[in-house]
Amino acid sequence: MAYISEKISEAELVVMEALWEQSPQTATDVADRVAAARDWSVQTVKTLLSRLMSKDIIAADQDGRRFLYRPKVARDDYVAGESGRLVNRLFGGRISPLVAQLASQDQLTAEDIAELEDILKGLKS
Amino acid sequence: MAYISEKISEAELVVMEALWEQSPQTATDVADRVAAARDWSVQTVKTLLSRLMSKDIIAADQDGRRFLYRPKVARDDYVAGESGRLVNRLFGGRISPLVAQLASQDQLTAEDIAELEDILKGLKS
DNA sequence: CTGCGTTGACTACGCATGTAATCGCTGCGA
DNA sequence: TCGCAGCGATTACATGCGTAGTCAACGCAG
Repeated sequence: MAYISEKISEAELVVMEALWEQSPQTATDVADRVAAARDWSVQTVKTLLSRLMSKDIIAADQDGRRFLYRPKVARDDYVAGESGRLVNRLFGGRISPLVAQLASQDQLTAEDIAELEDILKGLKS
Repeated sequence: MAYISEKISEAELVVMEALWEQSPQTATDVADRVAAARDWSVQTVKTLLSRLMSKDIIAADQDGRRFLYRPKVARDDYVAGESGRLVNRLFGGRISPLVAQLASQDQLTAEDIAELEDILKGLKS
């Protein structure tokens, strides 16, 4: 299940978000979608796509004379990996200090708190 | 209070951990402490120290002919920044999906759950 | 007083990243 | 049929990072 072998860089991640949002897409489609977030040239996006290809994080199927790109890695898997990595790096693998941290910074809304309670309730059963 | 202006790289973070653990320390002290985690030469550690200096993340006080290094940024502040950044990048600023994510990966121990409940209880009052 | 070890400073160098221009191919419109 | 628009591939280049060697200064042992 979905190894994230190579590292996804910041810029590459923007491209991935576009692909996760919708796939498959042609390079130009991706570029258009990415343009909303970042003012990059089409070339830049294509380079990032080809780097993601060599890292084996996305795949492409030929469609006539162009390619349709699609993620090989699910967003959830990536996100899980990154979250786990952060929690390990900064909190010794424990998640409650993270929540405590965010709480002490007033980064938790009332809605967050309610949702967290729901999650916990679900976990205990 | 406590801006993290520049980015701390992976290798630099290892040095920071050593400094947060104990400070102030001389370059050699830091190198020794770091040796536990990474097999680096003293030179490497010194380079990282000097990069952290130029990034204004640590400071040094002269002590005879050597320097005593100390963090200028508290670990908590750094950790808060990174956590916030991750939550923003991957979860649109909402933290409950992060917890849900980790929960679904079975990364939450019973102890974590209990602690989270305590935190939430504290927040509601 | 002289040599040696320790210390910070400077230099190095290959790889990743961010950003993009250019090239060669090919199918479509005139 | 012929040129152009669009495609992927190749190449480029500045910056940052990981890792380390070397240098110049200085203080202590003999």
